[in-house]
Amino acid sequence: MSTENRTELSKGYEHKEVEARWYPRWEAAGLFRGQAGDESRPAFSIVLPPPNVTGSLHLGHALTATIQDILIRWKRMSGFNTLWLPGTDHAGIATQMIVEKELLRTEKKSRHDLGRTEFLKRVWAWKEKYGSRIGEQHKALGAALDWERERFTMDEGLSRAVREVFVRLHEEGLVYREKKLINWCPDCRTALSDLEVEHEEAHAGELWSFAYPLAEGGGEIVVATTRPETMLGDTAVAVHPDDERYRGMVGRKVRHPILGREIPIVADAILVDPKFGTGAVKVTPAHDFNDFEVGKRHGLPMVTVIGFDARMTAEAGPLAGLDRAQARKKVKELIAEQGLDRGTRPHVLPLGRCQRSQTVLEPLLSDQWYVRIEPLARPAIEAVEQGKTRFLPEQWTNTYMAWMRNIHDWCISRQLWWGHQIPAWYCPDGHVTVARETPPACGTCGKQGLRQDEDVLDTWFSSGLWPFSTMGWPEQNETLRTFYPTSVMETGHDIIFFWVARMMMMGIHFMGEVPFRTVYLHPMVRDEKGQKMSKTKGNVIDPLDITEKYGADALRFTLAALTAQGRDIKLAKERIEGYRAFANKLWNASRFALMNLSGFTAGGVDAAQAARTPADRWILARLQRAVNETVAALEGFHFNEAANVVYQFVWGELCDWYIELAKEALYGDRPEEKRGAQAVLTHCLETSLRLLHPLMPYVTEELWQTLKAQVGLRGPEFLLQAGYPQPGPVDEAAERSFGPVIGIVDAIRNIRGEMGIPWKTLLPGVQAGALTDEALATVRLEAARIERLSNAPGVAFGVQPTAKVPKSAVAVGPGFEVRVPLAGVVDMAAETGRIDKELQKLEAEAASLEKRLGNQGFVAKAPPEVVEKDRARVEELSQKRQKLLAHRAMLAEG
RNA sequence: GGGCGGAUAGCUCAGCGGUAGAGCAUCGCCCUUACAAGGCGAGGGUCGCAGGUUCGAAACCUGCUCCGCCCA
Repeated sequence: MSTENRTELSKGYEHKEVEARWYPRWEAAGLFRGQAGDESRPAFSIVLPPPNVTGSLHLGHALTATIQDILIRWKRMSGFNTLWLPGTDHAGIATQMIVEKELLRTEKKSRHDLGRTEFLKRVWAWKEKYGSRIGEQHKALGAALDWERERFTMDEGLSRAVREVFVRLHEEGLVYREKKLINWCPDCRTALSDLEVEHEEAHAGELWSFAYPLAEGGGEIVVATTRPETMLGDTAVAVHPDDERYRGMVGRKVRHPILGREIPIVADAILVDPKFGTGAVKVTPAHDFNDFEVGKRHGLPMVTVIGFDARMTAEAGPLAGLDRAQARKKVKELIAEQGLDRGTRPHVLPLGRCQRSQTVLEPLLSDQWYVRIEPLARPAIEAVEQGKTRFLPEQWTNTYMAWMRNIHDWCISRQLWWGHQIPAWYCPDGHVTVARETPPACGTCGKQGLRQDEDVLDTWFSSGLWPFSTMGWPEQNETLRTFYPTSVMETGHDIIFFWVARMMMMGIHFMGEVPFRTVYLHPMVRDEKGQKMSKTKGNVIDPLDITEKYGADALRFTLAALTAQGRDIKLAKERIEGYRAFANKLWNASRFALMNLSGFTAGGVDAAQAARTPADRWILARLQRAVNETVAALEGFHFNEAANVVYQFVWGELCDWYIELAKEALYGDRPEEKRGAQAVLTHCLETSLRLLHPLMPYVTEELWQTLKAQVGLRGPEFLLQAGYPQPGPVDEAAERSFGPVIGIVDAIRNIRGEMGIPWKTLLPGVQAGALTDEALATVRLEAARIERLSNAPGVAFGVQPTAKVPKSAVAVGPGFEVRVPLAGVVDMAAETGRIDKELQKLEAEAASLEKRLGNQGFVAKAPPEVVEKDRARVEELSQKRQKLLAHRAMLAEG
């Protein structure tokens, strides 16, 4: 390649232009495709947690995508047959609500005005319009997803899986229909599962007391409630069987003051706490979960007084038609009129709200479909106990287990239109037929005129099948054989029950094998004040705003760097700015390299063999160490560590030291050394790009391609196809012997800094010594580089600088010593002051060490190497102290 | 009521038994021809509080105080 053809890199990294360029090329080259049936390589698969199809990505999604992409790219480069499968979720309630709201806004119509068929058409249209946004956002982040396998929970194939699962579970007796008390959201007009209830801990409400008059013989019994309107549905008053106060009352009746009916006084030891309130409790079986159980125990009638619309039913007598709040007021008025009000006091109570609409939920009696969950939970518990699936961070294992062991049947029917309609049909006689396809006649009596259940299934019912339904199940195929079980499930810990637990149960039950080997639960992303991001708070950050401003690589790297296990992430823009600077640093390091590689061809060159100087060998050793540490960090899911290691190596060692050191050879006229530096620099850079690629795919690809084109690197078409750097032994001798070189340069710079000697002022006549022969040899070989980095020409190297140079600053470090003549440069008093400060620090440290060594217990019980280390340090400090004292004395002599 | 996290430099966070770390911010000095999205140097912390274990505790144990989350 001729130098004339070289294209100069721009002065800074411009992410927009680079990012726009690569993704289409990667995708067109089919880089992200998983190879079903490929037995030649181990498989590594992840299914992307499907975001809501109508939503748009928030930072939590960006974190999900980042971590998964890091894993996928790393594994792909490490020789695995990777599959990362994307898709979206139909998100029943959320989506239906959005479209309903839009319908009301634009056409002033409800979904009922349109009818089910027409309404569903609108939802599909909405999905088509906005569904692709999620994909575009993932692409912008650089996510290496296999788009050819993109799935949607309402796709024909996935719907088939849903029906199959429902029917099979029904056949096995694990799906059943029953009239029970459920959590009803009057706003969403649907039943919810226990998980969709948000418990408000301490709602400031009030406790209202009123008296039930005894039906016969006078007297009354006072009860209290936080929900006065439910008294219309009271069918008993309960007291504790051992409560002396009410001993004679059990079995008698009270008269309902509004409805007139007589209701019994029952004794119930479970419900009633005799110490709370009056010790008597009103019982409303149709509107309270505890009371429902009491009702069952005592065979009480269940009177529904509040309807699905949260208005009072006909059973509420004179209050029929009022909504909950109005009824509450009215009940209190009516009771007060009868002189039965016994007062109100403030009371803190728990409250259940709808996760979606925040509406206060109403426990209501209704027919719903359930999954009998215990038989599914047991194997899911065992799988984790047996280590078939492991949780990271480990503490989530307990959370998972606790929930699984105390699991309740899962209410799966929802009174919505958007979702998988339940494959159950009712004949005119009320028989139920559950079938995979629309049955022609009733399975029980053979009658025609079947009507399908109008309800749909909980969205999580279909999401629970995601790891295998997306791969084509119930069909058995190559994709499933190659990629199921998936390798890693990576998601936020907020959906461990909703999703992870259910995938475990469904996967084991239908595939006979856990759906994933490792569950990595990442932290929640919060704003810089630590608050959860939410639309209502208005602190939601769109990841694309960040990628637009700072670049996808900067965002990804930031998220990775902040992802320490078991912590929330507080995202501050300063951090992102810092990592954008890092991308730029990498860019400029490459730019520097390319400007200095003219005539160099990298193809077939072995950097280790080309290396000529201690600096060359040092950076190669440091590179290997960085590779080892990065791979170890990735293996352990320590993404922050991986990010920090690479950052530190690239910026702190490659850029801050090696590039500066290499200038001597690159600008010099020794062909061997020059070629060595070129080879080592190219190798370090190229390896760093591969090492960094999973974290920062765009900038690394751009630089790698440029490097490849201009210096004839051998390699595949794309960086993702190049191998990931391999761990190996580190040349520790090369690392160690280089210490004095860095130490001497640091010492001289430090003296400059502290003495206020400008960089431009040359420091001639510096003496530097190294204590061991090996170190001295290294230091001598690096003489020119030391001089360049400290701007001190003509450094005299010797084992011990013995010549008397009184007017100088001195620095003593581990294995080396430096003297910088200061005559005519600065005031000697400044140096004396500097030495005194140094002595003070040193003496403090020595004192603490000596105190410890003076402790018999320490010497006797601590590991010998620790004691030895301390002794060596004391010796070192003592030598340093003597030298500094001697130096100080010389200064005093003048 | 039960459980889980967290409290470390001004800020955001690593460290989790052997003399306190990073990035950002701060303060000096530098536009040294890869990079001012930069370079060189410096300052800054009784590691929430109180006990205990240990030769040695930011780290392990106990209790407490705040903050956040989950479950009932």
